[in-house]
Amino acid sequence: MFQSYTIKDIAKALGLSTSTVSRALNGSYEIGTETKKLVLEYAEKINSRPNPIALSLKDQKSHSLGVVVAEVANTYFSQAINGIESIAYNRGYHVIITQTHESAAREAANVQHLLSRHVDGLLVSLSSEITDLSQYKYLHEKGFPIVFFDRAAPDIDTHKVIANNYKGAFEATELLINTGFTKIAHLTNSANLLISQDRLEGYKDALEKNNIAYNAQLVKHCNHGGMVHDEVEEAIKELVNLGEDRPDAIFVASDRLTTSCLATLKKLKLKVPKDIAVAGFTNSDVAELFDPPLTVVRQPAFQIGQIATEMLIKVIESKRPVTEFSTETLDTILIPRESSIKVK
Amino acid sequence: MFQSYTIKDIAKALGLSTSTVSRALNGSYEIGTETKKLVLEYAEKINSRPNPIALSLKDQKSHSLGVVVAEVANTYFSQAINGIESIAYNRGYHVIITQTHESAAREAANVQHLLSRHVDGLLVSLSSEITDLSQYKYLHEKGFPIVFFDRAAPDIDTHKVIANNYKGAFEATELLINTGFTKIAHLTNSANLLISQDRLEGYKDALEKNNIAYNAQLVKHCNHGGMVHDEVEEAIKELVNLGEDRPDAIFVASDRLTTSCLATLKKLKLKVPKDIAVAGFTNSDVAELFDPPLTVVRQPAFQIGQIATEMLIKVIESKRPVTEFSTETLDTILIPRESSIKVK
DNA sequence: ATGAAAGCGCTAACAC
DNA sequence: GTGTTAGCGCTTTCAT
Repeated sequence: MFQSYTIKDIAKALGLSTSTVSRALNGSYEIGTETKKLVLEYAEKINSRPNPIALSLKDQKSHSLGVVVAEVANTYFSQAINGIESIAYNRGYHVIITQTHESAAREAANVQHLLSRHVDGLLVSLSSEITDLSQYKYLHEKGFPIVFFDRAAPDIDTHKVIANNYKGAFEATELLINTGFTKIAHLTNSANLLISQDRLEGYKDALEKNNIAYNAQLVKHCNHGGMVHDEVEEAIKELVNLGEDRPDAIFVASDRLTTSCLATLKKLKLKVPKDIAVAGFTNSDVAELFDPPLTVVRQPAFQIGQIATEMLIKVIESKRPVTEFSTETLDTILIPRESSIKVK
Repeated sequence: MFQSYTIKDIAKALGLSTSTVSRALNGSYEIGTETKKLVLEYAEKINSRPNPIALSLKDQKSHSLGVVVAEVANTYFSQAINGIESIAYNRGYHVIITQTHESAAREAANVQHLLSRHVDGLLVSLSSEITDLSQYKYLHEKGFPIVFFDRAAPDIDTHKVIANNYKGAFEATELLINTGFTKIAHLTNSANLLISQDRLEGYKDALEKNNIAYNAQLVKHCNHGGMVHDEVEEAIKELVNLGEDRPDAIFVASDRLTTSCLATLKKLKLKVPKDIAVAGFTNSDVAELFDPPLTVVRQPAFQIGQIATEMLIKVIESKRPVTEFSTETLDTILIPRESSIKVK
């Protein structure tokens, strides 16, 4: 069962040469029907499977995909990985997952590690800390297949799969405005990230459309995306101490940050939505159970993972070098709940 | 950078044979200091890395570990995977993750898939549906390295890493009893699973110790571990319709089931803990934010993943066949919160 | 229609 | 101390 047979075994058993067996197994037309049937049946009987390692060595493809994410234990990424696995598995690829924990140094090391493992391509969601994209640029220029998902590199022209962050942010902000909030803070991830920039734009434009002046004091960046608790607490304290500019609502723009924000508000004994309303990006599937139930912007993480993987495999298996790249943008889902209602 | 050099390239460049280069790279003592230095420096300069695929083919080790879990997008498993990755990465192994979605058929297919990929060993957490363990038995008897974590196979004598489920359940149940609840229901996963049996035992013994009669009507099994919502709703409806036996508290014994249970209670407009108190196993890191904050039994998932991986690699790398196996049991952490307080 | 042999990158037994 | 060679499992020219 686990000690698999080789074509040599089959050849010997059947009195054939290994090449004949190989060809028969691969359905080559130049093998006699008799022989082919014989080989196929015997192979089936002993349940032989080609050794993927030998195949890899032969055709210089590892049939593995490298994945770079911030954290596996994050609702968004675990769902995306689920999508990645589902496609990869069916296409005969396996997936090597690495975590950056939002560190640029680890990210660089992970990419190196994946390359040394001879992955056929890379699925990357940038760490919040990264600024130097030369590693990716170099690889991409050399024709190495890379697909970015979620957190994409702005100035590398390759395939990308992202949520419509601008729209998601716009809608969430406008929901808060339409509910009657006027001083809306924006708590977001590192400004390095394109997703942060897009979400900030959506936020700004929603304000502008509704004739609310943009106030830079109300925008706070947490460069560790909610992983460092003090950073979040600091930001929120600054916000609530703004005196007459004190926000009546917060729009949070990152998964982990959203839950960290809630935890911090709770710690500071600020009631949501009475003292301050909250709406935020998160893919948590228990947001409904929160106190209060949380208004969320949800990303189609599973599909994003699937599409990114399909794109990557397509590039990998392309006969000729790929030079045309596209960006798939998927809509987010806004789910209004009590955390963003107006309490009189 | 990604187009790596081979020892042949080095040999040619330096006017040496491939074997000399190979030996130099591996620090063989029978190579002249001069030559060794020369090779090492050159290899460093061109940043050459041994091709892991060729190594795998050579010594019949893939340096990959197969993982079988129910779902990646589950707080417990994503944390465990995090632990698995952290060890595997440092030990030069990579990890292939497969998901059963609690299906026995998928589980069997996944194991086959992993074997055909020539993984060096298996890290398995059984699906709730599985009953036939012959596949694992066969492999284990053949000497194939398998370590079970969390959901272990009762009658296979191999390494296992589990939480102290009995104690965790006992403590949670006793917490409810000490708080003043007397009719405590138990909502649990498939009875197939050893973890379910252990948790049931802990529950029963806590009742017994406190002179509360065991009532079988109060125990409900959800065979899909909370993945199938109707199953949970059905069970809860039956519980609350028990008339005078209607429970005043529920102890839930599975991660997904705990959150499903809360969602169902909410849907049925039952207030926690007023109408019914709740305590449950879960590794969610946002249980504190729930309405009400949830009393949980938390498992050291990260460490469980780490220990299981260390054990597995040890077996894989053992010179002689391993015949002595151990079971590591880690304590759970009980975190009392408002969902289990008594409201008058 | 089938077989012999080379080669993918690496290691190790065997020369010298 | 260093080179030659075979072999891990497979595919693929090149013969026949």
